[in-house]
Amino acid sequence: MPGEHAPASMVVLADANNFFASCETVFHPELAGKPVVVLSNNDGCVVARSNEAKQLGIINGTPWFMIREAAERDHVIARSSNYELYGSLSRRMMSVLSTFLPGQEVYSIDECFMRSPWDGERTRQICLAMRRTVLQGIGIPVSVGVAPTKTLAKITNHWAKRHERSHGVTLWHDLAQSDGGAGILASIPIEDIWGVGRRLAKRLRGIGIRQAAQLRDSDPVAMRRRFSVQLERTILELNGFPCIYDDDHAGGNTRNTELLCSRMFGEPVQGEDHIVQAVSVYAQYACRRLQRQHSLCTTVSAFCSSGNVHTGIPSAAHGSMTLPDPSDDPVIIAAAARTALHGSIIPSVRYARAGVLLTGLIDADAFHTLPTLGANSDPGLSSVLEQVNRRFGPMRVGIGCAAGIRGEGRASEEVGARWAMKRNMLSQRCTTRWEEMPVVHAN
DNA sequence: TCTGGGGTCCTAGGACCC
DNA sequence: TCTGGGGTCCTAGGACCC
Repeated sequence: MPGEHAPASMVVLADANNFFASCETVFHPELAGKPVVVLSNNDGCVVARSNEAKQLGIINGTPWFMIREAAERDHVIARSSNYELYGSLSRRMMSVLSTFLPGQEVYSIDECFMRSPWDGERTRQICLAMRRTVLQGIGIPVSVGVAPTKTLAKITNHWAKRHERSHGVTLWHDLAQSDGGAGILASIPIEDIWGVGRRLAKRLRGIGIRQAAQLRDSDPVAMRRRFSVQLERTILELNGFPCIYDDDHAGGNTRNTELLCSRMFGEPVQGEDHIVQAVSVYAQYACRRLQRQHSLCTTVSAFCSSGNVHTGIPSAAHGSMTLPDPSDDPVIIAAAARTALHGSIIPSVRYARAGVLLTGLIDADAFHTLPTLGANSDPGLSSVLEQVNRRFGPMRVGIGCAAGIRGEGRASEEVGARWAMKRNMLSQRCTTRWEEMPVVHAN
């Protein structure tokens, strides 16, 4: 496989700055220059911050309730996470980026790898133009790192974000000779390396490896034996030998191998009825994603658990069902999820979250059966659901919604059940909902 | 009172087979 | 008392990522 990749080309990593916070600013320019934080579902904890919020010392992952008072004193603006908006802006951004360089591999909602077949200077000019275009056309600032390997591109990108003079674009070549020739790796702690998490960093420090340069200079074979094959790859990548590949980025559309839909409840709930409702709804969300990627699943798992240890004895229930035939039918899959949990829910427990996991995913085209031998649901019901959802929007009707869980909220696709998520500071979904489109006034 | 959600890859160990 | 060698497949759990 390595042979298939052109060795001469450089890895280009484009990564949006403070992506969620930047998205909130696109349609609310008055937020620019102000401290903005974006909160996780249920407005639980901070998941993104503008530069100004970072300067106030707000750390990612901090529970909102713990810093709320201080943040409000500092005039921090908080938003519930609006994934519909972020997803939409992400698709636009990726689309623009892909017109500048080949080999795009969308790595996450806010970053993608690309390849440049050009030399350093030409690559730099292309990346500067790419950055300007995205900023002007989408309104999102991105930083770009260019390096021989993905691991080094991550480091280079990180540097570009922090140093104004780079104008958002940095080449590994520029950094390799810094610090009097020792290179920038001598000043980077190991936990800042892509692929080295907290646990591994602790173990590495235990054997005296503290900086990236020390890891780069360690023996990859010995480290593989002692730790893992991933760490060996990281070491090789730090030395400039690419060995982390994306297997199937052809078309940029990779398929998931499993799909999970899980949520914390807005408030803990008790009793099988509520859990079954939630699990039915999550199963339908998961099915939409399954159908979108044109897959069928073979196994359906469902789980629920009580949350906070302080509010009761921790308790969890889970179960799974193998389907008689691979399916993407919400009727079948929601029923399987309910069956998987049936009997294991304890009536006295207050559950805080639940979820549905679809595994054993296969390509829908790879599975054929005669219509009469297919899965034993009423085909009419599924197709009616599909047609209604297509015409009137997702989740207007659905399974498990009969028990009065359609709420009053503005969001048509959200259920109004007691257990539904809290998102009290949600911005408008300007790019995906007609009724939430921004209005511009000209004087 | 209140701490997210959705993934991937790798490894070890068990079941099973010849 | 002694108890092969090698392989595959599956699953659970750890670790990491954004």
